[in-house]
Amino acid sequence: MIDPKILRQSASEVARMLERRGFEFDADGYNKLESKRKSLQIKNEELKNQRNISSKNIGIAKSKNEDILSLMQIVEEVNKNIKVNEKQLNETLAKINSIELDLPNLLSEEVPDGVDEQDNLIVSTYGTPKKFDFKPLDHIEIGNRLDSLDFESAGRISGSRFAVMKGSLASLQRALIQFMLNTHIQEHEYEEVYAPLLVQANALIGTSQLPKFESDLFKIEGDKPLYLIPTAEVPLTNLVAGKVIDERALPLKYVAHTPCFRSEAGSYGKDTKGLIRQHQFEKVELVQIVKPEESKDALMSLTSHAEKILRELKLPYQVVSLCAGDIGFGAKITYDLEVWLPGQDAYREISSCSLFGDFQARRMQAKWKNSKTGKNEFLHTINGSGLAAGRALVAIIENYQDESGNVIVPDVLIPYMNGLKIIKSS
RNA sequence: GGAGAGCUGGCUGAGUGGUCGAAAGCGCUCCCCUGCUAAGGGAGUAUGGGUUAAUAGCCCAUCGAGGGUUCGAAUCCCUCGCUCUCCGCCA
Repeated sequence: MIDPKILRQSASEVARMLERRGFEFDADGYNKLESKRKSLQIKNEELKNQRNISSKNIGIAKSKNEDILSLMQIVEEVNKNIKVNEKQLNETLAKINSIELDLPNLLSEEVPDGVDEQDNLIVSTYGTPKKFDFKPLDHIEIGNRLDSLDFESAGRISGSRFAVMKGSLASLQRALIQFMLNTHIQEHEYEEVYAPLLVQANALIGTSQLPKFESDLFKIEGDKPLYLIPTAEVPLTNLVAGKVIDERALPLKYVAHTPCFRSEAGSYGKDTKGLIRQHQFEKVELVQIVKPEESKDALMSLTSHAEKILRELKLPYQVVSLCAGDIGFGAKITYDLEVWLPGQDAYREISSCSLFGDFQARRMQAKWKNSKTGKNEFLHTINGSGLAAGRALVAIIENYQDESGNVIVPDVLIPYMNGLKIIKSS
């Protein structure tokens, strides 16, 4: 959520800044609602003040055995007015709140202009795509030859966009996850977290998947509906929801491996084949909760932690700064890591690292006590994949394939594969 | 799933309809006193919102959450959540 104070003071300026995203914000409409809110609220508080005074006087009069009838009549009248006024106030507040919840975050200045992924800015590249002296296969074909990737069974069991992995590829994914977790825990000092995969709407409002993007989520119906998490960002970030964190405990750094569930309703026709876009996938997620002045550095360090995994795996990648039109709803700035996939002859997103400023913290009411000001202030949140395991598996299969359709196990994963160095096709 | 107890400020804990945002203690901050890291004295010490130049006043709201009764609710009623104890069931 954007700071309501900023919205009140300069709605049209906010509208101009959101235009960069291609988002249209009706500043005039907002201002009208806002001035309505103001007058209603002032009136409401005046009326309540009257009632409080009169009620107090009734108590005093009663204790002195004085007549209270006339006072009672006054209050009765005031109460009628409160009822009418409060209804209007609440309606206005609800409208304002729903507008504010649907407003995307303000962008950092360094976010490049642009309307879609075409305009994203390549910040840096690491490694160079390997030249194969044979035509590299895509992971679907290799998986098929290894008899380890089975989309057909998954289709029969669950429908499209699900996968069954067997044998060595299933192990390889598990090895990847273990390797990533250990690296982040031991080298990057994140705390490992095991968290719920089913969450309430409130948590999703906190991290800003709701109310706007409900169609991307899988919902479990019930008297209290639950949602399958689309990313561990949701439970990890919500760890601080409603809390005031002691300054000395900051920064908080959490890592978790979870399955992620996305209905991806809006992306029919995109990546319909293979492991790239699934309803269910494994991901290792990094979250940092920090003081505002440290948040930019935290984004850089978190991004470097995700990069470390790609480097250790010796996978070529590029770092991309998402342009204004492509950046996510709640993010101020986002760096995507795109890994080279020989099977697609293209770089594809494998991690997305974002700084949210106080956007999520404000929704979650997550604060810290600033010892300098003595005030409780909103935290800043950062998250990123470190990495998406399913896509990392694809990258390894495709980058580490040999002419015979075998997959070489990257050095750093061999210990996690019980010493296995090569996954051989039969 | 069943039965019972509870949920008050940073903490402990009082408060069962009226000037209670809330006693007292602890902790913390500042000041005074004291020649020695002790003891004592005083003042202050929740959060959000509105108004405002103001982190000055004033006002509104908040005693797990949400409703209700009442002129008036921390106190009474209802619903929900959570914690603890006992029983059942279960990985």
